[in-house]
Amino acid sequence: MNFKIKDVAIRAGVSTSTVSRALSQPDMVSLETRMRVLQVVEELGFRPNQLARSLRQRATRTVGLIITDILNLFHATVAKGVQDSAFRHGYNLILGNTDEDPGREKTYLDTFISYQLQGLVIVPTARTRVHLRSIGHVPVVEVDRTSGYPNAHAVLVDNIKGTLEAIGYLVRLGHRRIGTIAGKSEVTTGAERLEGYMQAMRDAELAIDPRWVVHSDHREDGGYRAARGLLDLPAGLRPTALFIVNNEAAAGAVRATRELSFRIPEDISLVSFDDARWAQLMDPPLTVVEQPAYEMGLRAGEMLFQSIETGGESQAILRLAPRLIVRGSTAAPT
Amino acid sequence: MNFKIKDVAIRAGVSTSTVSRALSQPDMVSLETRMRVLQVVEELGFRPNQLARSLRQRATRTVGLIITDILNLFHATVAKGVQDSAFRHGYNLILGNTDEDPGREKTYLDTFISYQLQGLVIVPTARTRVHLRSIGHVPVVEVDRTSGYPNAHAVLVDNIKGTLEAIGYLVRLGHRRIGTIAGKSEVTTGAERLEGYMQAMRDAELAIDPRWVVHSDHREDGGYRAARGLLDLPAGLRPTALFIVNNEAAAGAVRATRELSFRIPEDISLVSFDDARWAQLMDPPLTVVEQPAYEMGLRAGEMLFQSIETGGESQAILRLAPRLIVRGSTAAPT
DNA sequence: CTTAAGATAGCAAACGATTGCATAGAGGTG
DNA sequence: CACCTCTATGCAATCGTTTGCTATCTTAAG
Repeated sequence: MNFKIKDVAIRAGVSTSTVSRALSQPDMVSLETRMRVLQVVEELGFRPNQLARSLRQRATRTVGLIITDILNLFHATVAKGVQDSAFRHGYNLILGNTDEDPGREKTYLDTFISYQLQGLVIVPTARTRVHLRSIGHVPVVEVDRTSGYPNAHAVLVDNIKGTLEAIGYLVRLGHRRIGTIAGKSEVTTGAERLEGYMQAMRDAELAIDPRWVVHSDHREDGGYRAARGLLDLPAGLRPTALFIVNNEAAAGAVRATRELSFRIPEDISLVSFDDARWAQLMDPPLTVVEQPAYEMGLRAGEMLFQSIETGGESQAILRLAPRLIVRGSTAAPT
Repeated sequence: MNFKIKDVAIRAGVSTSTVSRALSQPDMVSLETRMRVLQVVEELGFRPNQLARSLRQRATRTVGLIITDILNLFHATVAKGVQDSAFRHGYNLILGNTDEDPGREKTYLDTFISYQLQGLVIVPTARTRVHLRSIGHVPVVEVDRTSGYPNAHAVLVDNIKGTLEAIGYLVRLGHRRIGTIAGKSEVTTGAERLEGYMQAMRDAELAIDPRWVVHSDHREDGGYRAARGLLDLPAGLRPTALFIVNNEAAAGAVRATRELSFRIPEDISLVSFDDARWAQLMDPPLTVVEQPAYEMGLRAGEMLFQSIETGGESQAILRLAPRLIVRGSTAAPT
């Protein structure tokens, strides 16, 4: 039994306009009637229907969040950041999880806009750029990767810098044969981290054997297969250190390393992007390039709400610095 | 520039009713006009405003999900299950993350119902029972824990059975002094797992030293402090095995164990509820009682949508079986 | 040819709020 | 007392759909 504003109005002996104003524009109503209205509202447990409100006001106070993998701690942390930001600003959050499936992303986008959401935070997939073209004037903030959609704001990490630091560290330890489990080059993080690797090797004047660069996806299985391939190389050719594109692939690589009985770091040094609980608890703990995931989500939210409220115009791109955390999985080659 | 149904109607030379029917009740419209309408819809890129639809139809095709900790893999996995179920049924999902804060839970519930959502999946906190009283007739499915709210359906795990298995296994290994890092007794999982512990000890005719039962929360820090306390007991009194209420607390316990240089499993055996990536990758890998988290989320979703669509009546409670996964962190006491 | 039954399509009233405009009364001023 | 200004309220239109009812037209049956 849901009450409507009319029920309140009748019971308080006023018009619906007055009830509405008593609730959302208190100054326009005399103290006396306001009290009376509020009392009735209280008694009835009246809660205004936001659908009707939103329809009339053309504002839903709802934004969408589309991520690619909610089970990946990095993404979950981003989601938490966005969620906290939304909560603070009094916005609701509709969630979509795409599993990197462009079709699913498209479906989410379509339903989201038909629900009139006012903004969108998205971790793009390969086809996002095309999909976004049809969403109209809704503000968009991309996180982690960019789609190339011209109107989107973005919160990214300086992937090249992070990779340079990681590889630079390996070089300083004395590694010469450094391989990488690269990601998909269609996503910007994959491309940039690979570029960072190339650049770092060039800076260190180290040759790159093409067999050291294995493309995979950003999933555990991809990392596992790539690592198997790399570790199967003959001893004299095999890299002594591996730079891995993200935490999931790294988990796969660790699994492969264990299965083939390679010791970390004696037989092979490992560095990956993204920190994770398991990376800290595994033995030895993993050296990683940590991304400020929570802050990225939070900043993405702030950007979005600012953009919604000021009708923000110019495209803003924020690049945060990642941080190399040295742990036990890296050592000088033997 | 968003088009309305009227724009389509004019351009197709029909009434808005016809457009509406052409889109959602094709049989009621002649083939010819339907084609014409669809063509105009296509040309204009018209997308019906779901707000208006929902208002008129009194159905939003949106449900809410409230979880306590999105960073906890168990909850993230549940969320993914619910999300997949929602996607399949064509429902949207609004997300709330409470961090176990009842106030925040209350806020989410209030806004969710004012947005007229049609159902709710929730991992309850200590005050959920009270909060749910004011939500009216909206179907609710509780996951993982129960609040005691009489109308809620629930998808739970058989905590007692899981705990009995875990402790039984420890007993068979020869452990006599078994301690537990218990959770909060206000949440049913905490209470049930503690009860399972008590019962298992009784079954094995083992005495319980009150110092072996340490109450904490379900967070990493709580687990850490509890473990410190237990490991600080004098050698002859100290448990040789620990049963830990969940994965987060277990992570804390592992940290404490490492800091105090206890060897696992030689100095102390560890079993916890919940599997996790780190539990598999740590050294030695952790013996756990695995919960079918994804399935729980999925089933919760199915229950909810069934209940929404059939106007479900009777309260259903589903208890899934957990599974003991023996790994390296448990061994006979030395 | 008349009539009944279907098939299509339109009119206008919902859904439940907000809000521009009009009005009534209170209070102030000369 | 006449006039003006303000404040507090109500009326009714509006947001963009859906849908019950009605009207028209076609077709088939008698």
